Amino acid sequence: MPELPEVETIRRALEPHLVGHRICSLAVWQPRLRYPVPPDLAGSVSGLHITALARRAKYLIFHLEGGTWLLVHLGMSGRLSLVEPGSGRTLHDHWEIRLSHQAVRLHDPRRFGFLLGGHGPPGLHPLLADLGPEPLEPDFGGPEWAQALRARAAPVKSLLIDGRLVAGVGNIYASEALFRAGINPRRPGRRIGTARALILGTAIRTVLEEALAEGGSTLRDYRHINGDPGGFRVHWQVYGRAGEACRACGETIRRIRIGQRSTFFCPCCQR
DNA sequence: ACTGGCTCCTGAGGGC
DNA sequence: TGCCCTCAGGAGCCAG
Repeated sequence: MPELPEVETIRRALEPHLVGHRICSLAVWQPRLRYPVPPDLAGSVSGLHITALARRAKYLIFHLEGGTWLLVHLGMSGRLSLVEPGSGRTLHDHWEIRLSHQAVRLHDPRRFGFLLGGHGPPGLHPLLADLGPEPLEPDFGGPEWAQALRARAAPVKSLLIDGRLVAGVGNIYASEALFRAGINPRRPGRRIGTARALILGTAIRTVLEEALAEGGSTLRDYRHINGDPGGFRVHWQVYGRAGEACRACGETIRRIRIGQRSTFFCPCCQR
C-alpha cells in the first residue's frame, strides 16, 4: 500500500522523467476505478506540457500548462510505472499517460485508485479542500495543531487517519506514531495534554521522515516505478506485531479495532 | 459539528 | 489439492 512516504518517493522518481515533457496522449483501457476516468479527459490533456509534479497528502498532482491538472490517487494497490508507450499490458492495467518516448502507467487490481482532471487551483477540488496540514512541512505540529487535536473527542487513532487534522497519515503510520509518542490509540483527543500533543506531532513527522529516507519501500504491494520491489524493510515497532514482544518493554503487543481498522499498540508503553 | 459505521474491490492467507 | 471464509486498506458518504 502506498502511503505518504511511498507516494513522495514515487513523485521524486517520476519528476525528472515528466516535468517539461509534453503529453502526446492519454490511453484508457479500463476506466472503472473508484471514480471512473472521465471520458473527455484524454481530449483535454493531449498536447499539453507537464509543468510540475506535486503531492498533497497521498494525492499526486500533475500540473499542466494553462492551469490544467491531473489528480492521481493510488488507493490500496495502485502502482505507477514508467513503460514504453503501448507495450504489453496485463490484467488490471487501467491507463497510461504517453509522452514521446515513455509513458506512466497505472496498474491497480483493487481499483481504489483514480485519475481525475480539472482546471484552476487544484486545492479547491472537494477531495483536497478539507485536507489538514502536511506533516513533512517544517512548521507542522505546533501549538495550534495541538489545540486542534485537543478540540476533538474521537479516539486519537481515528483523528490521525481522518485527514483533516493531518494530511496523508494512514493506518500503519498512525499506529507507529502513537507508539513513539506513548499515547494509547483509544485515548480521546481532548484527553491528551498539550505537551503530549506536541510530542505526537513530532512523532508523526519523525516516523514519516524515516520511512521516506528509506525510500518508502516499506509495504507489501509497493513497487518502485521501474517495478523493483525495493530492498528495504522498515522496522515496525507495533504494526503487524500482535502477540510479539514490545521492543521497548517486553510486554505483548495487542491488536484492537478502532473505527473498523486494525490498530496495534503496547498496553504498557502507551497510556 | 462530530462521530462512527458502511461501502467500494480483489487477492492473500488460513482452516478444513 | 481445493474451496470458502475473512481480512486488508483509503477515504467518501451517510445516519444518528
